Amino acid sequence: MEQSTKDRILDEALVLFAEKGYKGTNLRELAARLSLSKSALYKHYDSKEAIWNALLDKMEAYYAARFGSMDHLPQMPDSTEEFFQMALGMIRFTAHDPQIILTRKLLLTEQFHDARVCKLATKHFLEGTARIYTKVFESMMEKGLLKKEDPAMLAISFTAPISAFIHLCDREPGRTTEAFDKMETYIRYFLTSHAPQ
Amino acid sequence: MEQSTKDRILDEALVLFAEKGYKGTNLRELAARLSLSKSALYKHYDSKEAIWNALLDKMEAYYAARFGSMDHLPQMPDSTEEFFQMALGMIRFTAHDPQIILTRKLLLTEQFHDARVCKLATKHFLEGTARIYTKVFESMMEKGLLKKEDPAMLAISFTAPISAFIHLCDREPGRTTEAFDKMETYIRYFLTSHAPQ
DNA sequence: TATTATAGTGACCAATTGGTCACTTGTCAA
DNA sequence: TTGACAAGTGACCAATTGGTCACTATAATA
Repeated sequence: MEQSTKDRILDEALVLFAEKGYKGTNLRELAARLSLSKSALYKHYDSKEAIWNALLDKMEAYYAARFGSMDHLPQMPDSTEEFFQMALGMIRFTAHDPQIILTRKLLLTEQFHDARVCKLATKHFLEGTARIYTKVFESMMEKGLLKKEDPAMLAISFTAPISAFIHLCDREPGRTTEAFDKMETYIRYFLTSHAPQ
Repeated sequence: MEQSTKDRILDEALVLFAEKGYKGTNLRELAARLSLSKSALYKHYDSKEAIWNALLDKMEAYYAARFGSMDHLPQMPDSTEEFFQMALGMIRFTAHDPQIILTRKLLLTEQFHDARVCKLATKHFLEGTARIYTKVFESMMEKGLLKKEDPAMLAISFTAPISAFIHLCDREPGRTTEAFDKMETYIRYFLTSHAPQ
């Protein structure tokens, strides 16, 4: 089915807001990219700020769906190798998906200028992924794949370095393969380092 | 001695650029904060961009001095407790110093809009601190305070979570004590988790 | 067919903003 | 004393930008 103009505006707004920031985005360019006149935008949204807010609504809905329930947990791995593949797969997706890349950029660059972005940033960068991996590690400890420790602590200590390398990919795409090399060795290191005994 | 107007401009520019971004900063407000007329700014810098570039020059010089040589290494700790105190002290300073807070904000929010900021961000958030802790952990391994592992890997795995919590302090200052609680328990966890045998 | 709502256009407006310029002031040296 | 230079001022300019408005076109409906 066709995508409504209202949705197309939001999609293109994400691109511009992420690349140029809220202040740096101007409605003439947004309209031009959609082959619309600027005044047409106002048929769908009342103001620049209204577009911004609608975009944040959409993002909040996304995170509520993704982190709000326990439905989106990955399959619990039965071996360290399975964990390795699963984690790497999730990382690859998150690091390469254009929409998610833009979302990260927007959250990073606007986190100090907007209270809602601030909240979303904490959810995305700190609490969201950590919660998922807490569950995964709990399960792996029960299965004897990991030494028994505080799973939440372990999740942060796994998640944060990965996150730092993904930020590197966002910032300097030319260093993506280097970053992935390091992430792979990091995951291997992590698994042996926290292996039982 | 008195601070020159040229330097005062740069100091206040850091505040505005960090809080409002490059695009969001206007020269009238910058001038007003310095009790100057806008045209007076042009007696010291040729343009808004020139102020921006001078600020980046200063920051680059700072990082070159701080991370370029091995002079600024902390004292190598002789016990895990000493490490704990040293690390916590460095973190406290870095998390509370107003200038450094502003610098972090500027690096985060402008990293995708300026190539020089991009390079500085990688240096600040990834390579700089990791290099310092690599040296520290090397020394601690030799002294038998830590299990022998790849010190660079260990540095990233120590540094990244701390960094994530400092970002939380920047973003939501109201959660600073909560963040420090978590950092303290994280450092303790880290030390026991990587203790020899 | 006439009507009405929706989507879209282009001209226009007012505020903001980076930048320029002629002019003043104060200090220091010849 | 005077001339020169650095520092500062306020008025002004032009470009950008968010927003409005009268108008058109099209499609569905009463």
